[in-house]
Amino acid sequence: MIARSVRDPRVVTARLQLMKLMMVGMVGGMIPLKKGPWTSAEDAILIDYVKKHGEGNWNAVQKHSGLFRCGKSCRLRWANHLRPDLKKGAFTPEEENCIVELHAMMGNKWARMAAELPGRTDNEIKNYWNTRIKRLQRASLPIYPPDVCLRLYKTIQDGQIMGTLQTGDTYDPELMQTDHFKIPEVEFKNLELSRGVPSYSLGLFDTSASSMLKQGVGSFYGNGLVFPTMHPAKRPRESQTIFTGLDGIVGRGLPVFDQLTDYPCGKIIEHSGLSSPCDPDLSTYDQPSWDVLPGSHAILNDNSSSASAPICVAKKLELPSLQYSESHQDSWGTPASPLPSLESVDTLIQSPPTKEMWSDGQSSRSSGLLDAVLYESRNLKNSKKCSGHPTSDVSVAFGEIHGSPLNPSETEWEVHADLKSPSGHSTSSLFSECTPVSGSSLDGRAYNVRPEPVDQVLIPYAEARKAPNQTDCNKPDVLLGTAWFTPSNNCQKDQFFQTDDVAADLGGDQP
DNA sequence: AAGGCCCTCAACCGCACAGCA
DNA sequence: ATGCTGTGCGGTTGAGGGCCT
Repeated sequence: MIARSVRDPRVVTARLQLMKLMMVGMVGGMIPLKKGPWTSAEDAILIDYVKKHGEGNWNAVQKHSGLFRCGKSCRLRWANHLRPDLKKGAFTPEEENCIVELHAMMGNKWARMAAELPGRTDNEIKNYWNTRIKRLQRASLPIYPPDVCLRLYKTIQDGQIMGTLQTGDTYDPELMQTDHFKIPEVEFKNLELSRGVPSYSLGLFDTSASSMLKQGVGSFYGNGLVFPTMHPAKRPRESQTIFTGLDGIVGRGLPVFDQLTDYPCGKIIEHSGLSSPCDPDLSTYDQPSWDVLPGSHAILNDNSSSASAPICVAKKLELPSLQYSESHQDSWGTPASPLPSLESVDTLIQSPPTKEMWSDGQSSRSSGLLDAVLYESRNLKNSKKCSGHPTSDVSVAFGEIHGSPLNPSETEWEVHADLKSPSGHSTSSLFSECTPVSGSSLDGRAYNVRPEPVDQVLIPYAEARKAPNQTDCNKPDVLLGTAWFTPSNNCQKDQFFQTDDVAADLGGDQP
């Protein structure tokens, strides 16, 4: 093997070329490291080296192989292109679904996402995601399909994610409580880690959730941003704890759910007596006259490059490359319509921005939907605890769900307002508005609310997705739901909310 | 046909962490 | 405890190709 590789003409030629380079470079006493695209000869050398010495110790590659590349470059080349187990070619729809969901839960944890997608590299995923973001942003569409929002929230309600926060995370409660931002620490103690959390989530959610909590959730919520992020250049590593100003912004809304109202096809209802869900006090801001759908505070297709400069995103709904049709729109607005593909879901959701979205230089790319949902869940509990009564902010936020096409058959959804909040929406009532108790599911199937089994099987994410005959993984609402994590269960069952659980979690308005 | 624009993707850069001396 | 080295991660950049005008 080794002898053959040494005789490989490509390797020999490359080494000769490198020796020439060395001779030239050594004139000045320094051998400049090569940059730029790799040649096939260099690849051959690197492959040869790895075959002999294995992966790792990349800085030694230069010494031992004569390759004039820095160790990092070698590692990257190997990991992203030369590794034998790499899967080439475009992402499959399933993989794309995976990425969306993973990003919703992890944020920009490309390496972790790559770990869940065998044969794919973090770079690949990152590029894919950024491309996707761009495309959606052009179309003024939100990043995550509404299914993701709701499924994640449900997952949290089930304790599948929140429980991880108490294990191994690095957030510092003291730091967490700075800047008027108080995070209750007791909420997660009763949650079970074994309730169907996918293998990856156990190790991932903690970081995602905590990083969310560390990375400017306040600005996220306060300014209508959907995802807590920081300016890319300023963003700390995970271990760092940074809060942007949170004054007066916590609990103003849950843009994740705001998104649910923002389908061009959806029935946008009046926020009876409500102002902006993200900003109950409109006088606080100099609200621009966005030419958007009423009540639109969708998940922002943010762009890190635009973080520092407010951008007036297209006021018209520009169709992305993957354009949607009327029928697709109907699929969101009409329960009986088949669920759209994830791709079409992406293009279906409009996300007109608000001025505040960019005002603090945050990027929605940087953290996952889960972060937002987790935060909101905690925040809701906290606000309930601290104030002794539900805050109008929360109510307003969830009130946005009211008219969501996710709740296409509005008449079938329980809508009831209580008097516990100025807006007439308690947290529980608001969630019951988006939580079917009985009636039609999103895809028109009948459903019942049932308790979920606790003894769900933990399986690797990738395997879970492959599980045949148990989960229709091509259905976004299934893919993005709890059923996705627990293919041993009936997906139909798992995609349902447990109204009581949700309501209870949101503040215990239920008797 | 030519130029400009946009998109994709490979690669680089800076930072942070872990392990070790 | 401190500094160094290796490695990994995430953000950004730039080359190349395709599309449009």
